[in-house]
Amino acid sequence: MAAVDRSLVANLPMFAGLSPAEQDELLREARSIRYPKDTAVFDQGAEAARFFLLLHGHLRVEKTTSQGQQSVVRYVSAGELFGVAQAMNLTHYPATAVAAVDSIALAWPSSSWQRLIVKYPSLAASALQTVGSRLQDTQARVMEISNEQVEQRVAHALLRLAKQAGRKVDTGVEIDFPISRQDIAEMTGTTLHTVSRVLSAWENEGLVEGGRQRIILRDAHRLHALAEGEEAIQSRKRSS
Amino acid sequence: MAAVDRSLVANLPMFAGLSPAEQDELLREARSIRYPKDTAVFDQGAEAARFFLLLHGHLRVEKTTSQGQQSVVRYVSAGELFGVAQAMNLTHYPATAVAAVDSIALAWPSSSWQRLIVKYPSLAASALQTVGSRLQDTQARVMEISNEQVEQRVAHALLRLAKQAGRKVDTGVEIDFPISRQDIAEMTGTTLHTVSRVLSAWENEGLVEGGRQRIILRDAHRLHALAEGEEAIQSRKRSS
DNA sequence: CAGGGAGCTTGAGCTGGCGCAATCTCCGGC
DNA sequence: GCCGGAGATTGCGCCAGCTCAAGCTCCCTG
Repeated sequence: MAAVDRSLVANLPMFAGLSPAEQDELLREARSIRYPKDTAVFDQGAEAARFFLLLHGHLRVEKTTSQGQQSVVRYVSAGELFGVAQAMNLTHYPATAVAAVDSIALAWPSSSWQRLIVKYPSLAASALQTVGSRLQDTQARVMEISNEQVEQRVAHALLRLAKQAGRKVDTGVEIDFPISRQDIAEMTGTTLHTVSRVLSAWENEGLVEGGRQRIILRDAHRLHALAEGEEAIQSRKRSS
Repeated sequence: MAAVDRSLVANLPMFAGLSPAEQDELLREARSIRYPKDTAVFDQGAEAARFFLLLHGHLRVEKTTSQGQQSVVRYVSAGELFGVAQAMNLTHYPATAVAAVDSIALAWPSSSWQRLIVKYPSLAASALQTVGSRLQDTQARVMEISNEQVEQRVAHALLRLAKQAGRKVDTGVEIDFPISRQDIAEMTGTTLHTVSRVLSAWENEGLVEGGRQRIILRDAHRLHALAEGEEAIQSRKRSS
């Protein structure tokens, strides 16, 4: 239960409205926990005993249906609140969160939630915004999956990932954590095979550059055009 | 600006934690507005000037992409909070809300939101829960659209509608507002044509009973089986 | 440094459901 | 009571993307 230094979190929106003393007090109630790559922070269906703030790393949040089909709901990056099931009156986590890389999170007991939001109203506001923007994202995904072709959806997904967790490298922007074709398929509602084909094609055109669980966007601009449906698609069709 | 009687709203969860005097005060700040069928309560992209509580009727919430594709995001029933864009820090409404039948809503100015949640914390909790359960629903929809066949998705959609706005009639449960095949298509990420075919087939099997903008579920149990993928599908295939 | 396995690629064939188009039916307005 | 139009139905052809299947490559482990 390492003590957490205020400087790690002071400039997160969640802590913005609070005095240093208040920040310290909030942090005193939290535990800092390390999650090695591929370990679960919590499991779908488990009792929602805690809520979290990711300090470092990246998590993959996935959901499995009763029939066993899995989808990647989203990725969590450092600074984000997550596992706030309790705030929405859920007693159990609706999804599983797995560390995509070695990660560190602050954990508060869910039972403190009620008390904390009364004492620190900015916490409620933060949660509302977190959940709100997550809702926006999810609705955007519904529209994408219903209305767009696979290529566009994959392009959108990559651009979103790059925005959220992109790291500049010499040939473009690399997604800053290991992500498999399977993961992308589960984000876009398609299959591993189709994603692989799409990325191969893009690689030939110099749009992206890939590898085992690695993706680098080389031409975000053209990808964006693709995502919006401005069919630069023709070129490839002819070249085949 | 009709005065609103407390009795209309007193047993909604949103008002549950408040004293009658507080309820009255909250209501004093609201206007009650009538929306005839097919009129918009607010439009996607418009400035989020107010937030609402639906007192009576049903609204269809729809979203249009920049490319002009439309989806039905959800239906709002009486008692629900909606248009709380401001609470999630959006300055503009992300979707359009249209009265599916003649409806009545309470409207508060968005500018009051901050003040009101400080004064009535249960309002924030309510909003958080509203948004939270909406997020759950939307995520469930993503999983359905990605993993299920059209038939299952339509079955799920009908069952959800019936649960939310079902009215018992002698032959089964009728959805309590006009809803077209097109609307269902836009909820399930498919086309008018496919929905029509599915419903026709089901009608022949006695599962549902339809009409112009009307749907009655005659056999919710078998529909549920269908939705869960327990293929009673075979029977129809053979009989064709 | 060899062996195994996870992740990826690629081919071939099939099909669910979409696009298009024609027709029908019912409701509301005049 | 008739007409117009929105909503619904249905047939047909097609293709994007899925399924099934095989093989490859790189990384990690021992």
